[in-house]
Amino acid sequence: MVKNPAKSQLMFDALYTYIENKSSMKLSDDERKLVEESFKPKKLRKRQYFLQEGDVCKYMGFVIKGSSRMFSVDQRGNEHVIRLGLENWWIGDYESYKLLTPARFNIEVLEDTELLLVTNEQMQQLMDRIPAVAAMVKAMDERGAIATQQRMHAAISLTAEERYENLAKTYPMFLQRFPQNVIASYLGISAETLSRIRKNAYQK
Amino acid sequence: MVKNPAKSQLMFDALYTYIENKSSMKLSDDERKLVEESFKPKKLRKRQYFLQEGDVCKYMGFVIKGSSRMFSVDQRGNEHVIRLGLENWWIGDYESYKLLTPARFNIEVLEDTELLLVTNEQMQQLMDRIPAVAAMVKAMDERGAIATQQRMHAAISLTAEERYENLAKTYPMFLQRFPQNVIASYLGISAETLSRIRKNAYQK
DNA sequence: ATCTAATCTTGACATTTATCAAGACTACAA
DNA sequence: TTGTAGTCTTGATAAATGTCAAGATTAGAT
Repeated sequence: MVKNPAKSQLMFDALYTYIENKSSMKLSDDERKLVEESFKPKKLRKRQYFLQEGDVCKYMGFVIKGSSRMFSVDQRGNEHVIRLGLENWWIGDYESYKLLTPARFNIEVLEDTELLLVTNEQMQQLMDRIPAVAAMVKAMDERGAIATQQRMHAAISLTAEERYENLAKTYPMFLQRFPQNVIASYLGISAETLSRIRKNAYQK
Repeated sequence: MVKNPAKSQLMFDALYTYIENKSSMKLSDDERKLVEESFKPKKLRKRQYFLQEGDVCKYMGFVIKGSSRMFSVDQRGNEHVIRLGLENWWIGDYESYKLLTPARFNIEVLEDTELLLVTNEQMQQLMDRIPAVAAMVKAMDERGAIATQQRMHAAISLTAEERYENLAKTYPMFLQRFPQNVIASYLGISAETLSRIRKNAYQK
């Protein structure tokens, strides 16, 4: 199934490194093998969808390369970006993945993207069998909880301009990698308002 | 130290029930004893602070009885409610608790409140020794991640009126237990705007 | 029961942000 | 290189929400 074993190996190396870093533990060769057997490589071309609203999100994807946005579409047809994804991040609708409910969100990749996919059951097995994976998931959950609390705080407490400055400080790479209309949606403002905020900031 | 053993026992019963429900596991008598030795009962009177900005949040508190709000104060002196707490919820600044950094938030109880306190280290030990506690924490983390994603979505995607209706559906008890100015702050709007939204909704 | 402080409502007005429309700029495919 | 679609900027205007101030209502304390 894997067309290019050499390249695929590089993809897994990125995942091993990630697990070892997040867990502060080493993976044995056997454990690496287990991981490799559980994750499925997947490529998506620019503009393709990783997930469509209404489908069940069967997989979480570990991003080897590429960028993506998770968004909802409201009644008026406006899109709202909930999350952005880059290399070494996970993408997926967590609620749908965990509960196997229809996803509320769409996930579209914005550049050609390489992923490693894993189901919830596979992940549970890996956590049971590999301490480093269990530790990684725990560390991720903690970081995730902290990050969302911070973002919640920003969303409620800050003005649009402050939210932009906050983003520029916290995730400067976002401004490099994502077009402005996507950033605007992530901040919960219109593209025009962001354009004006940037103009103001520049003049200061 | 405990002034009223009989009453204190009732407090722990609430916690045991909570752990058993969340984990879908039973606690043995020995395990209950371990839990009881780790948690410290605490009472706060209306308006007292559980945590003040700048202090380290040494404890997470499991709420037996009472209500609380976690909020930040911005440069202009405006308060922003990040989280609300009721019976059978946990309160605390998770970031400060985990990383032992100064808290960004204040937590004030709005009614006379009874809590059970636990430090991060104690919690880690309990998780290591009691499978039900480990399972409870995992279940809580998952629920928490899902709930925050939903709230994030609401904050970014919905209008003020839609956010209020969403809250009324999701947490109707909030509207019973918290004054409107607190609810308004939780929704990220002014008390006046919430008052007008309610007037509108009533007229429909 | 009365007083006081807190909460809630309402109106007038200010500010922020969205919306719509047009044109400028950019990137990429043919 | 040119054309085309996507992106970004700018202006005019509309809509949503905030701010301030005053009065009404409610809850608690004495």
